[in-house]
Amino acid sequence: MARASRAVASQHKVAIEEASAKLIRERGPHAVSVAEIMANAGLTHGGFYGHFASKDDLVAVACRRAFEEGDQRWDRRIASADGDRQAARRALVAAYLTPVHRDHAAEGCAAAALAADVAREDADKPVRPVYREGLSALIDKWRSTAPADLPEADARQQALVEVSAMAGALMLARATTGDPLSEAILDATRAWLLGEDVDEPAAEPAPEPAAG
Amino acid sequence: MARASRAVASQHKVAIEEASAKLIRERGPHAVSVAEIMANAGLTHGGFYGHFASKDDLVAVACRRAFEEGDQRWDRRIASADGDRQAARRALVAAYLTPVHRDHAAEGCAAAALAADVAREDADKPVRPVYREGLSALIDKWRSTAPADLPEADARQQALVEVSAMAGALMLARATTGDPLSEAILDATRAWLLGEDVDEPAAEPAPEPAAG
DNA sequence: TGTACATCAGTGAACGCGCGTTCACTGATGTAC
DNA sequence: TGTACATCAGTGAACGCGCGTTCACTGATGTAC
Repeated sequence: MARASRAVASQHKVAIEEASAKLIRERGPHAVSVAEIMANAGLTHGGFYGHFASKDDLVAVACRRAFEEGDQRWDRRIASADGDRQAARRALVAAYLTPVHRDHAAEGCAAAALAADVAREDADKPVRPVYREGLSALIDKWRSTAPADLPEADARQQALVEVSAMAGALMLARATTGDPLSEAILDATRAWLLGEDVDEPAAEPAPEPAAG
Repeated sequence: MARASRAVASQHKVAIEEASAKLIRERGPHAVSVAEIMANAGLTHGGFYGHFASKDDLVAVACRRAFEEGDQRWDRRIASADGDRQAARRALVAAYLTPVHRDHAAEGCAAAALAADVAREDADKPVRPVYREGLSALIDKWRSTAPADLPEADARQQALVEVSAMAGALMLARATTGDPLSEAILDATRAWLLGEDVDEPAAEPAPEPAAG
């Protein structure tokens, strides 16, 4: 493959972004090499710099893509609830706080998967503003599922706490996978968000296999 | 320094553990080299393997030490409350959910600092059980500050949710440092835990400079 | 539509670098007498 | 307590390896006529 057409080259760029959006969520930006990302996109590593200025540049683009994937998944779940905000919240939480989501970070929530990596990046790295915008949009979307009669300020505070609890529970559950504590964290946080007792079964399975 | 006495060698081992307990919380185990840890302990890198079998081995020991540091800090704050559980909770939260703690991960909560790193370690790495035990002890300690009349099962569920929210808020705040969203996350979660309005000033400053 | 040629997407070897780990060596420490 | 010597904590060079990035090259694509 000496030269690809512009259309094909553009597909290649998308494939690189998609591969890295998955890989960096699963293993972290620094544990994934440019060569590995390119191989996952079906290419060799040398062509990378024809598409991106640097690895840092790609990481920022991949982070944006990861947030957008999650945003669209949430949109679909909310749309399925057909205007019922409580049902939308139940569907989102049921998908978010599960072992499936815990075990598949590559397809999961970018805010939880990348928080520690972004926190350790220098302030001038391009991924930082991308993460901030993605998290901000996620919080706004979650807030939109709060009861309509809740005062705006209260809804905002509540959304910040609930998103912290959801992402925190997922991250702690991931760090304790294999121990009953992991499921206990997910179950307790889900029950709290939905106002259930912990012993009750979870809501109906999510319509999509990938969680988050 | 060709050979140190046994007493000095033992001090060196402690220095290596202390340096790594700080460095891995701040930057993550994989972003800190053995040479850097040894330099921080005042030694050269070659002597490392006289003290530890491998870097993975040290990371596990350093994780345990990081959790123990936090546990002792919590014990001191709880003791200062002199039996008043609500006052103990207020002191712990006031120290945990602050920009100071957010900006000094090296001296902060191990559960929040290392969650993502531990989550990505293989199941057979020695750091995993150490993290699980540390987090479990932290949750139990937090539970011990719940109102005495709360049923045991409720207190357990509540502790899981509250620790998830605290650690989650800290991690999300770290990823958004430099943006007002970061402080908003800390403030909202602190207000929720303490039953305050967000606009109220935080509780009195913590007696110790290092947070968590 | 055909032809001639410039463009450039992708390849794979190579770069300098830092990593975890090993090892021959040094010389003060610890011990046997 | 003194002496002789074995031990071993720490040093620093070296190992193989994988990293991000560069670059000369290839040959199909895109374009000018």
